Amino acid sequence: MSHDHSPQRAPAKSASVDALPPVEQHARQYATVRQAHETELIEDYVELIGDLLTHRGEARAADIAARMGVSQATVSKMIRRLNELELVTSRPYRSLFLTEAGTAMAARSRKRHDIVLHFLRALGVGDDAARIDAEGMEHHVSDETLGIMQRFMAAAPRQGSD
Amino acid sequence: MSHDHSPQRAPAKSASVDALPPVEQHARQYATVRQAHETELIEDYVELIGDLLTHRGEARAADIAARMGVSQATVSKMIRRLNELELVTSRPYRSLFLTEAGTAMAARSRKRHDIVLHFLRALGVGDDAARIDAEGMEHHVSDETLGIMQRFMAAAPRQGSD
DNA sequence: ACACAAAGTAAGCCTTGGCTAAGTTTAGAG
DNA sequence: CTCTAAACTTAGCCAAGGCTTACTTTGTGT
Repeated sequence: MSHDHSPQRAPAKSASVDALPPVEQHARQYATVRQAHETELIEDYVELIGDLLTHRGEARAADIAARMGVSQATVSKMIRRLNELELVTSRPYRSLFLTEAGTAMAARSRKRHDIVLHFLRALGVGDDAARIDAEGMEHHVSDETLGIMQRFMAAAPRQGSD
Repeated sequence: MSHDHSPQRAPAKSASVDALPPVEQHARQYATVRQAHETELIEDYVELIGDLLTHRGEARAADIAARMGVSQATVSKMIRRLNELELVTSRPYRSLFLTEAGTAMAARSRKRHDIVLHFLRALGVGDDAARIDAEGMEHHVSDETLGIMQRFMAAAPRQGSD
């Protein structure tokens, strides 16, 4: 807001950001980001597990490790956490399954991810960059923005689906 | 990646997301995100310090703590890190200054941040959401996407502002 | 001039999410 | 049936980024 049309404005280029936000608002912004960080990794794991179940029929720790690019030990530890959070069920040395909560989280993440990825591609971003950006961005996009992205794609004519 | 002629392909509806990416590519995506995470906080601090210097004339730990929404002790520890990274210079109990490298990083971050924020607003995202989303997204947007956002804004008529 | 509040620092604790190294279980080849 | 490789787990290490509590420094008000 406050887009003012004064004839001569100092640096003129970027009107909206040249003042610092009020302290509490600023702090809330960072707090929101910090909070997102805490759930990010969890969501990534759950989403990946869901994808593996869908596309491979099972989710094994070795696959997760390979796809996440981390050691099996790291995955093993993470699975324990996911278990405690009741997002997956697992028996030792067996592949995993998502709980109901896990399934819901996977679906939610998958959807956000897809919207962001498709949006970037609709915008004209190349495949590689779009994938990487989507992976990083998906946890930081509000529902409001997500909705706008969807509307944008509905309106957008092109982006040729290859 | 535009077209894949492998013999068996899942239903071609929304072609881009229904198959898992190759393992190495997938791993690289996550690695990129992990990497971004490591620098994110650093960039946020440096950007904020730059903003405080610009808008307040000085950057004191107490202000940083208030704006980041963390304790002074946390800021103090962080400043030590920034010092080690030669991004800021500081004398005990005095306010800080950015080194050349710090100044450059602040400018880069500020610019990314502004582009993302303005882009979101141009898309029609409300101010509060746009600020929060921009704060989270800025570290995960590739140069390619950033360029496209700029072009988009140059082409787009201003949406809901004023 | 000095006391005292505000600002800053230091020490020590916790949790996360990586890692390696070493041990256990599973499953498949011979 | 046995042996071995791959899959998995466990233990223990590390760094980062929070926190609190306790201390020091700075600078201001009377």
